[in-house]
Amino acid sequence: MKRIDMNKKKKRESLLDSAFSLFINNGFHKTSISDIVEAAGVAKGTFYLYFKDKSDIRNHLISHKASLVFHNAYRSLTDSGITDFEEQVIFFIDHILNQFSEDRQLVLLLSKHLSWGMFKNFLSAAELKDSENILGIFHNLLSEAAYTYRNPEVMIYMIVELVSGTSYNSILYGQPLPLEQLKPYIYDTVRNIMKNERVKPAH
Amino acid sequence: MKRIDMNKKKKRESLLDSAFSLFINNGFHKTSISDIVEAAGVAKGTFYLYFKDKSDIRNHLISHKASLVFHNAYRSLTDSGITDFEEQVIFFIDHILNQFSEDRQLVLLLSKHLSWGMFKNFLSAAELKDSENILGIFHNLLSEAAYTYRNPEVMIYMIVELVSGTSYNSILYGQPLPLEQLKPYIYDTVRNIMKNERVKPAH
Amino acid sequence: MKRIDMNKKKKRESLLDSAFSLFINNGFHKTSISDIVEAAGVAKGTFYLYFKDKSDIRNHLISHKASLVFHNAYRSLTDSGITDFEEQVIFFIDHILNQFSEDRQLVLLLSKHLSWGMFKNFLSAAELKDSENILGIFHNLLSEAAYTYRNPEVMIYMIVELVSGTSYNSILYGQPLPLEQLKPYIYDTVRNIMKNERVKPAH
Amino acid sequence: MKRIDMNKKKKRESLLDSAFSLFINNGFHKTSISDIVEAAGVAKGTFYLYFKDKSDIRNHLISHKASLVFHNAYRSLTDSGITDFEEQVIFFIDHILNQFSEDRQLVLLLSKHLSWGMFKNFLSAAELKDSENILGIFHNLLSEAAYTYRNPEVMIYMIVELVSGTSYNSILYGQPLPLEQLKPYIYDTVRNIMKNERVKPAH
DNA sequence: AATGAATGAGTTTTCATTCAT
DNA sequence: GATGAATGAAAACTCATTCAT
Repeated sequence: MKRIDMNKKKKRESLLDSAFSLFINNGFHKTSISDIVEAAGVAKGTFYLYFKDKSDIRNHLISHKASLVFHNAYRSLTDSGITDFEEQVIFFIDHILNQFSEDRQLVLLLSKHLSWGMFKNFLSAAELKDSENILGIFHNLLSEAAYTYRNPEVMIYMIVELVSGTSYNSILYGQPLPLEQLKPYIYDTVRNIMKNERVKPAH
Repeated sequence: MKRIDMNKKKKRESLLDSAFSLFINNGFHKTSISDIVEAAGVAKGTFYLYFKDKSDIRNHLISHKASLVFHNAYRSLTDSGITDFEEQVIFFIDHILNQFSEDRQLVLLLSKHLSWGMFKNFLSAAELKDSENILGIFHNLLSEAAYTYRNPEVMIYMIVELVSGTSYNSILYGQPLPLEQLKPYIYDTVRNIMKNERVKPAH
Repeated sequence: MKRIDMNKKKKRESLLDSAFSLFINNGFHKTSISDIVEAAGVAKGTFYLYFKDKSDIRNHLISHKASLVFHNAYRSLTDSGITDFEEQVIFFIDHILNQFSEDRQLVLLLSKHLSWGMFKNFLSAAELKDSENILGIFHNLLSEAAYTYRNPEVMIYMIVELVSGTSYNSILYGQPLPLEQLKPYIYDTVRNIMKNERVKPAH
Repeated sequence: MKRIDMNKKKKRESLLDSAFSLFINNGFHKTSISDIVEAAGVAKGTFYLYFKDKSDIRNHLISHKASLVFHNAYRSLTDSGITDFEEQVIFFIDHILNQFSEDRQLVLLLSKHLSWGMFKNFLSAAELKDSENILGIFHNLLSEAAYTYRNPEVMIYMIVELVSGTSYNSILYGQPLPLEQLKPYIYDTVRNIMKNERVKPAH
């Protein structure tokens, strides 16, 4: 990569880093583009060389950070050697929640976007390759599962909303319980949802 | 109530109505105080006689609208004569979801706020009397229940997050299923959560 | 008029005066709204209470200044007692050119707009009452004229374009002749145009 | 011409062509240098190798396009064999108006600049050789004319302003008459101006 | 209590111009 | 000659808030 391209990438990442930090600390709406460029140490016009507007840089941030989280979880899952589908789901969730609890800023950034709508519309298209696409992964795992399920899409929908909804307050405020104490309740419920949605053994 | 108080109340309600409609149609951040006062037909300064700022009027709106929803659900529940705790919970949820599906604007206003955090911090303090406080109601019902539960607060937390998370997309976009088709899945899961959290028969 | 309305009118006129002076001295495109409000001694937001944008204030200026010029010329014409149509036209033109040569700033403001298109589309609608509308005046005078003309609209069109085109350089730069020396040529030509377009005596 | 000069000329002309098209379609002030270089397919810095700024390229465009128009008209005039001065003037005007009515973009570009000031200050210096200089041509023709005229410079001034002023709206908007219908009025008037300015037969 | 004119800091966005490569 | 990333001044416009009436 040429020197100038290195520099370009550096500027872009400097903007992304600054925006991330400001969005987290002050909130999206209270962060101005002036704030971002000042923190990044670049001129105001430079922002517009890399991003269309404030929403654009947020979307890039979200898809970038989310893709990292899922990529990590998926790699660990592959390494883990777990073969049972339902245990794979639990492992995957656990890995993501652990990443979140170690980086609460991630939760703040992704919180309102980590919903089924994001998986469906956003992640599928954006920065993830097909094999890393969260729904694609899910369907791959599903095809190897020991059971078939009443409505897998609804099942994952309920799991996603339950997990993202319950983990948010727990990680950020320890309410109603700290994450480690809440996990057993969540995982019990997730297991129950899957068990309950089983139709019959596959094959 | 004196004539002047009537007038005062009228202005306040006009502001609330206008703000509601504008928040719903244009979004909170794209609605200015100028927009609100213009729609309400009052002068700009008048806004500040009744509300501190834009967030203040939103909070009043949310607590007001939410209190109506819960009040309706609770009254119907009382009228229903249902005595079994778990069926009371289902009835209560169903009543609220029906109100939401008949008034999608309510969902748009309350969506991001209809979470356990709202019940805990917001509703308990705001406009609801003690007997109408959602958590108070819940504990009253619970004390008459046939079972005791492992951790009732965590249980209601999971139910609230599951129901609010899953119903949002369903009501607004019919995704991944229209509400009426999604309900069986939700209620099954809610029943399972409660069943699974039972510790022993009370008494 | 109330004190507050006086004040409003004063602010508006202060903005118009400042804009006029800046447009003349620096040109429309090199004048910013910041310049205007600073010169007028009002806050930036105040500008937008009175005018939509920079073009808006320019249009108000043009129509205001033009209406003054025509109003003056028409009043003098009425006072003059001249009855012959062709002499009325000459008198009217002469009066306007005299106003311009005494206030070259007016020429700078109106120059590119003092065309037949302006009479047709702009002045007719804007600030002039019907009886002061330039085309209305023209047709009134025409109806009393001793002759009818081949195509009065084309005739006035040619006169307007000839007079406005030739007077501009003459007034501003004395080229190719100072106005007073150019006038005989212009008036000769205008008289010739009218004479040439005569069809027959009216009645 | 060397290959590199070809290339250089090509870039310059590409910039001129792009600027012409953008000025016509979007207007001078709404066209940015970025727009021009993008349309021309060259880098931003390249613009400044050929032109000083936006006004500079416009001036080059105007003088270039205008010189083409006059050159064409003059060549045709020479070919026509017309010897009478006043008919030469009419022929020359007619040829130019025909070019304009076949290329309305030319009118848009030249409109506000096709005035006597342009002939005097601009064209005489710029791209036209002496024998193609419009005023030079005029004086050459004049020296062969059958009459002398009161003030030939004022005469041409009036003709130029009359013709350019009246043709603009007619060509672009068909107002107050389409060009072909307006021409008789214009040419009548031009002939009258010349006839009226005759002093005596030459020689 | 009610008004609404006035404020001016703050925001987004554009764009001519430079200069290291 | 050619490039195009970077600049940052400057532009238009918004809007929550105040306060004299």
